[in-house]
Amino acid sequence: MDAMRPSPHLFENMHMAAPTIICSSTATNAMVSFLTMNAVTVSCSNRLSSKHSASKRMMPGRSFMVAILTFTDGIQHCFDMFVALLPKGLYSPWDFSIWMVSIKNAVSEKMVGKTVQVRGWVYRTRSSGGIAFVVMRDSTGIAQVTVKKGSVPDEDFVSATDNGIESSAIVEGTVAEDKRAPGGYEIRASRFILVGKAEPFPITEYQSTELLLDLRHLWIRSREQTAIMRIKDSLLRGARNWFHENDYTEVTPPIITGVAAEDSTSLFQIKYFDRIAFLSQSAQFYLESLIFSCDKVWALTPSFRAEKSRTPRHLAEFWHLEMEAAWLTNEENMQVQEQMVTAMLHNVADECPDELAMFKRDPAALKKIVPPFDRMPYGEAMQYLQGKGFDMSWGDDLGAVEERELTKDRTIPMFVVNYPKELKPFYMKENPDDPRTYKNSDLLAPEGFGEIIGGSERETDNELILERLREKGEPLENYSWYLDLRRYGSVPHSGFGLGTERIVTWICGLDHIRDAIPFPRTVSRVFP
RNA sequence: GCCGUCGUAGCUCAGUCGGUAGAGCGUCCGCCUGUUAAGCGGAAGGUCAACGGUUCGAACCCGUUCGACGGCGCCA
Repeated sequence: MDAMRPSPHLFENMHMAAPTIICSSTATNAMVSFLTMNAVTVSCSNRLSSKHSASKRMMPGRSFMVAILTFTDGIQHCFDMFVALLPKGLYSPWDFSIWMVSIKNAVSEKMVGKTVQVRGWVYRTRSSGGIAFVVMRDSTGIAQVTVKKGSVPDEDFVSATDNGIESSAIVEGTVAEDKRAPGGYEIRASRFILVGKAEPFPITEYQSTELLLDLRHLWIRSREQTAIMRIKDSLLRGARNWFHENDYTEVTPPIITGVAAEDSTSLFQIKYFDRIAFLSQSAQFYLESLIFSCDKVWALTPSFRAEKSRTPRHLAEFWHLEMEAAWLTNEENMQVQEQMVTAMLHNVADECPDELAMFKRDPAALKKIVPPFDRMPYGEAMQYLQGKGFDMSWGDDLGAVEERELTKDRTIPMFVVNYPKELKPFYMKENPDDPRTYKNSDLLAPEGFGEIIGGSERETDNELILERLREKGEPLENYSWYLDLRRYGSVPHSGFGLGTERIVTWICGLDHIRDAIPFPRTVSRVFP
């Protein structure tokens, strides 16, 4: 059984207590219970190690990838029991005689000369009679696996040469430094076990937008799409952490609703039992209700817009990050926005330098984005654009072209504040310094990108709200509960909504917002 | 809602003046023990988006429909 015991010096630079057992598996409830009962500490050895505490990821039923299990005592006994708990049929005894590592960890200096096992998918295959070069990928990276005839069982050599792109496989081999290998390291295989042989993969090196959208469920395996998802994950964690640290309560507003938050935007209608309801286009009204108990709230929910938009900035379904707080002025609202956005950007700069590099985005440059952001009144923006030759006057909206002009030479986001009332929805608070305008702001991302946040102080005077609703011909009964909020202990309050996919699109420099979400919903796309 | 572009092999595309279908990649078969989007030899693979019209003859010209993509507006 000594062969099954990992050599203790392998992870010596990872500050792990010896003895350790390394395995890769999917955690089952039984396994997690076992680990807990035996006071086993668990750490992840892949890229998650520095960013996530293993305890958070080891909740019952959650999966984990590569774990280092440090048993407090009785290692062999624990190991045997642990193996007995593993899902049947997935593991053969030799699975545990070598080091199961992520591909990124496998092809590295510290593993040279070590025998490793990696699991992943075939990225590319080249074979030449007696030798095959199989580039494998997993969630952490890619590595060339060299498979020589005679160095592996015959059936393994067949597997290495006769598979398709995206076949899944388990590879065992020795890590070697080799200048001829992409990246400088390769795995010289002693086993190559095909787990799931892939049919000819429909995505080849020539790809059209249309094909990639039709095969979205397969295209999201690409390295670029994977990096985008990681960046989105990191940006959202940055926001969530910021809200938590600043005493905001995360709340869960409804998705099905009976009222339009912004009259101008069309809603998706759904059949709701024996009547009609709508998919929410904003949680704002519900968040406004919740500030009376929670004071400062935020939510991340899908929002739906039935506009037949055909632009690189719009989705029919997007993830809306919204915040609302009592006693908050619009100036304070903007301070929240610039601090939260900064937290998002700094978090992704810390967590995702490799992913950002794929999009030529410099983490150090993101770190230079700090509050305060410029605040430019609408009137001033108008004058600036007129000076640039734009033929427009007071009351004209800032469209994509105008926002591009305002931000193209900037590296830090900017606010445009106090828009004319006719351009914005009824619930905003009148600006006492210029009653033609509201106390509102749009946050424009730099580099010509444009709007990522819209926010405002909210109107608290029901008479003014009713007047505006009547002007727009809105059925007042839809707003009865919203008006109630002003009847029982109304307070000044403000909030905003951020388009999650918009900030991802900006940070990654994407051509189109649909790549900022795994399964984009647009006017022409609901499949896959 | 408005403006524009495009539908030819599994994929990316070419197809001249209207004369009956081409390439590369992929796939399949064979060769090759250091490939880097490997290479070499061979093979299979098409209702030219659909429908209608003009013509002796249509992938090509005309019309309609469908689908997709690009831009504007709406917004986040």
